[in-house]
Amino acid sequence: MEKFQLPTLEDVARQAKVSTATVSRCLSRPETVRRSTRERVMQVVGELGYTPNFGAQAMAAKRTNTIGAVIPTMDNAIFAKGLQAFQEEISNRGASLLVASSSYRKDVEEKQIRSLIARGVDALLLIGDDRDNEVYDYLAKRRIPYVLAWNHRKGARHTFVGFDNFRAAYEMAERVVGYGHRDIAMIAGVTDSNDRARDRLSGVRQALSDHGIPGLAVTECAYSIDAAGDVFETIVSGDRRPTAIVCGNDVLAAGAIIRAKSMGVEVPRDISVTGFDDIELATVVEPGITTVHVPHGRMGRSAATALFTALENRRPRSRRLETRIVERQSLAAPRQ
Amino acid sequence: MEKFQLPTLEDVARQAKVSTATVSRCLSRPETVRRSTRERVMQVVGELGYTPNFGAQAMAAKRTNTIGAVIPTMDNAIFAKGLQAFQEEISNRGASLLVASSSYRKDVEEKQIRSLIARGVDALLLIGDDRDNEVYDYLAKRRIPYVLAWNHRKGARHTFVGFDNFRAAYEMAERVVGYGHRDIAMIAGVTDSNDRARDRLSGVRQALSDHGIPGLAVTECAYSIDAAGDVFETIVSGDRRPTAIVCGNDVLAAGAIIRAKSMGVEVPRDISVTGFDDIELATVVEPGITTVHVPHGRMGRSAATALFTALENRRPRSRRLETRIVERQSLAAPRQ
DNA sequence: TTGGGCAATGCAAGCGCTTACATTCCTGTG
DNA sequence: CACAGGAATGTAAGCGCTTGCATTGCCCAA
Repeated sequence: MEKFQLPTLEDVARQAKVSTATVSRCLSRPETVRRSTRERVMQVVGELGYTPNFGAQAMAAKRTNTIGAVIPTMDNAIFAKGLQAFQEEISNRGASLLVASSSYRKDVEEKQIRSLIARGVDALLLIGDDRDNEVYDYLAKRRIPYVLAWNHRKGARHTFVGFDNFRAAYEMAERVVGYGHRDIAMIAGVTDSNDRARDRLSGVRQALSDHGIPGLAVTECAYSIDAAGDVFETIVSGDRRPTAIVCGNDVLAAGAIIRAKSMGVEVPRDISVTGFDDIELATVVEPGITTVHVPHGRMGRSAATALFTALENRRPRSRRLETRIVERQSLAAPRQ
Repeated sequence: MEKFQLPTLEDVARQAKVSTATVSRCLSRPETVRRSTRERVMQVVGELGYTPNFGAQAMAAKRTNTIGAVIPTMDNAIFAKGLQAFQEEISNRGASLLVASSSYRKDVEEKQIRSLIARGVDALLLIGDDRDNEVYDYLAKRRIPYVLAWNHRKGARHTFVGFDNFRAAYEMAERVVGYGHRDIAMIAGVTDSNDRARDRLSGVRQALSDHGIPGLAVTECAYSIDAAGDVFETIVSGDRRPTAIVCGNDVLAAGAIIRAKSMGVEVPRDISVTGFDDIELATVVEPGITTVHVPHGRMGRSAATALFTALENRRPRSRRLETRIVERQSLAAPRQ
């Protein structure tokens, strides 16, 4: 490949007959440069098509204007919407987003975190709080601000921007009980390395126990329609069929509902099903899924805001977003 | 914030009693260093918890191991799946992914491309080929390799890794005609700045025209279930109701189907509907959507491969992936 | 033993930018 | 008209790494 040179700060400086310092200031703190000088410089910048060299800028300024995010997977509407909003906010503020995914695996997540940091991200968005302490220590040692999203825990050492999975699940379970259900099963997400799944599970457990309903049958299940369908089939074919199934999220609920249909089981007449997240899927299956609405967009934007607060060396505050139950048709009173 | 220093190459070098050059080589081309030396160095690297400084490395090596992607939106399963696969492949090869989204707007996309390049990405993934020539000139001038995905055009100057939207849409339209439909309408995506939407539209047009069916009524529509529902309602309420509606993608088709249900119009008995993309949504609505299956995962991985080929200074080849029609229940013969 | 030749290592010059500090230029005031 | 003092600009020292080239070390053949 033949040689070619991009213009440098020095080229601009020379042509505008100022020092490199002045050019640099024109670009980063224009108000410190006299108007006439600034205009001359910017003119040359335009003519030459000058763009700062990223590496040099990063090295000299010790900052990359890049924010990292490690999410379980992009291929799931739960994260897509929030991440999209997060990205827009980041981008509006002149920074960029470096994303990595962990496939819900703790070891992979840790590797990705280290890799993003090695790549010079100024701050990190992480999902939930279930990771080894060394990871947090590492972040602290490197002075990397971070925000934990998609969950919220009171009085914790971390900055959360999310919602209370436990409480939301508790309320949903209470709602199910309120409809008169006593035989309730749960299809939960895989709880290993997943505090959100775990909190939703405990929320349901707690609610039932508070209402004097013993022995919740729980099956953990990967977030896939088919897998959830299989679990549903097993549950329904068992000797004691529950009258309601609380699902860890909408994907699981959709899987249950779709399988029910193909088995000739009618939802909610024969069995009720509830979801969590309120993604598009919940509105699209028939019957519509009664689920917990989560303000994903607001969460993403808010997480970005918190991160920028941290980058300004101000302590960001945790923020708990409200969820609410959206009733559609998949939950009804049990048949007598 | 108190001062703190991360260990540098020099710290490692000093402690391992070698030069910085040797440490650098241990890290990047270990085979050029004698085993005993290398082990001693790596030992110190471990003890100190040394990580290369990204900015310095980028500046000195003129390469960031970072790949950029500008997609219309993350919040759409069409891109999510492909991007997830792309990211995994990138990550496996030791690079990172910088993503930005354009909201289907040409001007925003251009800004994002420039911003990613300013951020030092080594290569770019872009969707489709509909952009101003200056953008390609800019990429050429900066010597940034790029791959265009989600579409494929024969003999073009660009590297495509995608599928032939025109042909796939053509085949789908032919299939619809094959079922006996003559009154066909189309709900297309917004074609402005979107070559995929445009190609799908022309594919359908061409097929109908080749089969002697004149006058396709087309309505463009944003990719949203509700918007598509509204369009569907308008079409169906018109004085000449078509017997089939070909949709630009599955989201549009789902919107049509859902609205049909609420209007008491039965699909496919009263009207047939087809989709495009074969996202999860297509399997979840009732009736299931007859659609064009696109190998999103393979496309994402393949795009990554092509990009790495380009980065090794070898000319990457365009690649056309096969699509196929998946028949579900939303397409059937028209009633007599 | 000697020297050739390759492998291993060291030296040091950048890479392009930011910024603390020094210097120069203005402006308004006495 | 001189000068204080702030505003504008310049000077130059890094930032931490890679890599071309120079040097040293080592092994083996003669």
